Amino acid sequence: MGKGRVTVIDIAKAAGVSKSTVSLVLQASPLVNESTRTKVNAVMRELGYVYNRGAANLRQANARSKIIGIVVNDLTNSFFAELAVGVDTVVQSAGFVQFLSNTSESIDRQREVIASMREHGVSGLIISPARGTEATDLKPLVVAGIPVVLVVRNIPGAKVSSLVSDNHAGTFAAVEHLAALGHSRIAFVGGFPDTAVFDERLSGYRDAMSKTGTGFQDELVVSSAPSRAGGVGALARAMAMPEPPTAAVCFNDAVAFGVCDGLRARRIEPGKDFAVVGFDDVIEAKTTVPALTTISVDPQGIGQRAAQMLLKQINAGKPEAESVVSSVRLIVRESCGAAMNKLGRKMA
Amino acid sequence: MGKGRVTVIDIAKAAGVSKSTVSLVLQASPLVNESTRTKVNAVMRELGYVYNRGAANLRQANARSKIIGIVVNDLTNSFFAELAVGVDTVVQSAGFVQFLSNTSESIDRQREVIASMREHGVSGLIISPARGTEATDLKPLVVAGIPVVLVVRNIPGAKVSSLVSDNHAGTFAAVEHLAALGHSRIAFVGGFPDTAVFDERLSGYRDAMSKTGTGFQDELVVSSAPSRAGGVGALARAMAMPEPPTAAVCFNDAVAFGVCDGLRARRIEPGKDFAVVGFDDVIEAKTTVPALTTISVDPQGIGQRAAQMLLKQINAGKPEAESVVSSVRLIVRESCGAAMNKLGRKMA
DNA sequence: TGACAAAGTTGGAACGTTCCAATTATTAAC
DNA sequence: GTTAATAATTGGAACGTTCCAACTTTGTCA
Repeated sequence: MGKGRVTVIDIAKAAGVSKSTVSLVLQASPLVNESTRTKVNAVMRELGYVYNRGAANLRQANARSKIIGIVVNDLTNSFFAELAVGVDTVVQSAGFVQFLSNTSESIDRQREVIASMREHGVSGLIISPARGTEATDLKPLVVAGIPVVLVVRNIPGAKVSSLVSDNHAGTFAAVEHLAALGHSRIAFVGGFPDTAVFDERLSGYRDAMSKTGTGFQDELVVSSAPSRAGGVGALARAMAMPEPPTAAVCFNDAVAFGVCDGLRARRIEPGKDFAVVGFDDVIEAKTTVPALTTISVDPQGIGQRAAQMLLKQINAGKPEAESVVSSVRLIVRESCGAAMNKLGRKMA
Repeated sequence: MGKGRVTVIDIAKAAGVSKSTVSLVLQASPLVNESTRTKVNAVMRELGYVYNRGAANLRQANARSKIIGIVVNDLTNSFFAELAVGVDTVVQSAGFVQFLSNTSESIDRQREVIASMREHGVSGLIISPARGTEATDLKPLVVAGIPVVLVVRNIPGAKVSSLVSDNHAGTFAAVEHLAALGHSRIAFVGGFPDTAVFDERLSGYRDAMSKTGTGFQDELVVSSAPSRAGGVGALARAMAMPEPPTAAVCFNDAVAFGVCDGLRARRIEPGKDFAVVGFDDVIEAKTTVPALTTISVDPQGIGQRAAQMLLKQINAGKPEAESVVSSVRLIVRESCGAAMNKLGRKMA
């Protein structure tokens, strides 16, 4: 047994029909007689047949394989893991299989990964681009007519669909909320300054600071790596200021957790002596102590919507690029001190 | 332009050579003249040629595609995300590309995903099986001669390689450490009772409890979902006992974080009034406050070793199954109170 | 009975690549 | 100047599938 692989012809011989008929069975064609179908299926099970999608794809030059590629820039960030899960759910139920790769923010790695995916004939790509990705990097994909949906980070000039969250509105709402609670020295903490997401979130912060009358001050923005460790470091610099802030709007939840860690290490209780607001609403945000006030972007939901956008393009044939910004909302929990205020204890 | 895709024949025509020569160039064969090679390469770039691996695979019946599949049971758990990153690093540098899918603990989904991967001709599979996976589920893979490495959870009777961490030794060490710090009411918290991993960790706990003379008591093991939320719930039940524990060995870090959350919600300070030990050593463990004492299993390292085992099998041709249990070590940080003890403050 | 349609089935060509054996061009050796 | 060896190139067959047009069988209707 098992010298070469079992092919459609082996099945045909064993079932006493032609390979064409077997092929029709594989495609669940209504043309084939019910009794033939069951017999062929039985033989396939018996011989342990595995469909060779490569060969099939070769023949149907038009229809691409049933693979959706998803490329993320940092899988260890649970935001992306959840996004991937969201994509997976809709993609699987549409009969596709997901092909996830991680670039770790490396442009070279990203190029390799995308090339590999093209070689394997992906039907479409969902990409959260690595830092520094440019429109020209995506050019080959659009000329090849491969549908692409960018998520999280948009790339100006790339003629592909994108789905980003409303970063400006998010930080704007965060600042407004903190100002309403009585804070005026509100820092913007964390994130790498050379990314579009950073710019958008910072501008929301800046606009709100100006509007609420407290004014925007450059020294109150302290950047760092967008990670927990980065948050710890950034907080240290913020607290070293002559007049330290009493509240922080953080680049993302990871940074916010780091800020809380740093505060506690200084015997300052987040949510009581200092207000912290995150961005993303990862799962841990609601179970941690104190529960994190944050901007909800629903990573799974984003993944699902991105997948839907992509499938729509794939089915439409002609990839019509659309840009959607997904709205966002402030989830008030404990880390901003709002709960305390209700009890009459004024903070800051 | 660009009706059909660019093939090796188009390149051959444009470069004035035969398709065979182009094929040799693609495989970097030393047979082809240097000047021919550069010319062909130039034409390929110019026409935007993409290699069709499907077609290639079809011809080389022996050599499988350069895909490694990785199947995890819960991508939202950062342990698995990190494991995947570890696999990715070694797999990519060997010229393979990774194909990750998430089963969300569903056996059906797992079957679909594995079938899809076979259809796409994966060279090998790294699987962290869903709960309830049986040896027969893996049977088709081994008869087809596809190398498989099981990680995290082993499956008795499956004739495939496995790489699991030394769960028994881990919890044993944790209990010994806590006993040395003076604890005697030590609970085992979290995890689903019907998994092999749970049994192993529990038996390490049980053996150590017996050995240290405090004895094993059934009521001190309180199970739950292996998540942060599960930890919160389990702690609540533990503290409701007539004689509540003073320390907890947790099923994994996620549960341990939940336990810390629950303690703080009760105004009990983890690492001071109550000792907590986790299992896994995820990245957050060292930056959180208090830093988590835990059993280090180095998820990225496991991923890398698993990938190496798999590549070895793929290159060897004949898949020789090997079982390795990866050793594990106790990382003492703050949440167990050991640091406090050094300062003379006795806990519990 | 013959004509026609409907339901099933079928062989061969095609997809884009690699492998093989065969061919041609070039160089080396006598 | 012929032969042998080497270097470089080549056409055709094969991989496992799907599509197409053609075919057979069975049933229906005038």
